[in-house]
Amino acid sequence: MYTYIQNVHEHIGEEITIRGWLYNRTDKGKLRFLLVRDGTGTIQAVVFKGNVDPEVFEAVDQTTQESSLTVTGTVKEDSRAPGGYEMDVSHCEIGQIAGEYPITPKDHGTAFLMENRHLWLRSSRQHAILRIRHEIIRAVRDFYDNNGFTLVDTPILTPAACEGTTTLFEIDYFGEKAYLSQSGQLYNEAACMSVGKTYCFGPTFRAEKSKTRRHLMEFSKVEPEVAWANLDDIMKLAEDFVSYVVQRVLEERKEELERIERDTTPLEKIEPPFPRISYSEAFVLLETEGTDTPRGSDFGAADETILSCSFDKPVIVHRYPRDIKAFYMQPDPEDSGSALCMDMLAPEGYGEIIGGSQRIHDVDLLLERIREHKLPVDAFKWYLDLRKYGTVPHSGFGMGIERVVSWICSLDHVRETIPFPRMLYRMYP
RNA sequence: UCCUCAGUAGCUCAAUUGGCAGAGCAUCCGGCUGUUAACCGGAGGGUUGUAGGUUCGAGUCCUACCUGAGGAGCCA
Repeated sequence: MYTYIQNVHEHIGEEITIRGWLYNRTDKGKLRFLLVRDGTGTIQAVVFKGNVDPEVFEAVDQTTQESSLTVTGTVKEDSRAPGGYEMDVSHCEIGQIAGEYPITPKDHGTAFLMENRHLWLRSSRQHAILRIRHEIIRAVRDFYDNNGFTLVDTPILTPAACEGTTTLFEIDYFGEKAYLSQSGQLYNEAACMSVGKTYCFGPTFRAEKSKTRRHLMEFSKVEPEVAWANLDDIMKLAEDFVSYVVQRVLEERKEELERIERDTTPLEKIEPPFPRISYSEAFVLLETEGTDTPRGSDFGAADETILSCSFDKPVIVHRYPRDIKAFYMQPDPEDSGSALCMDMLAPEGYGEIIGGSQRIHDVDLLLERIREHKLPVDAFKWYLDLRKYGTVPHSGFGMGIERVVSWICSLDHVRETIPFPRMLYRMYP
């Protein structure tokens, strides 16, 4: 019988056996302090020379960082042990003595850690981030599953661009050009006409040569799409959704947030309603801060940071100029120069996490926009069909998981939010 | 794609004006019964990113290239 480290507190006074890896070891005379991790936690195992067979003590002496081992001993509470519990070791079996491990408990540079990402994942901080990421993904699924949404998967291999603007990864599809999906939205629109409320959740690809703390070539996106919903409806959905996700992480991953030293007080404020400002109102604010960005163009990175830091909750910016937005966005009936769209900017300077809109439901207007953007009408035949057969207003948005993880964990860079980041100039490991 | 900065031991970094290539950690050996990134003593470990140039002499100055980091634009 083996015990997981997370359960040792249920076995005080009992002899248990754990299996894991040596995280760190310190020696003191006839004592060996083994810090052992097993994926569920870490515990200090104390080996006293007089308590074990001489050959066992000698074997323990040979262990290096990340050596695999099976440790048997009695659990006791001890204030001197990290975590409050430790094991008095009676026996220890070595699985493998690890070779010289590259990642030591000392400082390392970013390039070195990325080169060793497959090993870096074992570090306490990276382990905590992986667990928080998982909780965020679980919360995302639970939110939609519990609110009447049907998961409808959208394809990763696609024949055409969803938004003509961004760069796509092109691949050979039996002699035809295909692209890795940059959004499931168009397919979501088809799905929501079947199930009413749908969402897709999966990897998304962008071949943009972006080299910033907020960009990856491959990232996870969750995209809900709701039939009959207007812009206001999805702004409400977005704030309920983001609040739910944040509160779930606060409840379920307290220990991990503590381990990465995340100050949770800003997160505790994340509940509806969120501030909502129009693009024009946002510009009034930016101009008082002295922005150089001309009205009518999209916000620059500095502008986004200003807006993001101006509120202690995520801020929703809506009704951007039509010209800088995608072809499928419904024009504002009160101002045809604006689109019924919205972006949500996370606080603390993290910036855009959500982008969404009400979609054009009139077939003639949509056709006009496709032509205006010089997109191939043939490729959008099926998309136009959605407006021919019982069209209804509908809206949706997309949320980038990595940016949310980055914000909730208060990270410097999205590369730590995903196990194996695909970045400009780095696809190893 | 553009701008800025950086490449010295396995890792993190020193090296004065251009003048003997150095430390901590890691590794190996020895010591210690309460360590928390332990400590103490000892040892091994180098084509200073690559190619060329200036100089009596280059880690240091110049040129090109390579690699990486930070940022911009674009976006989630």
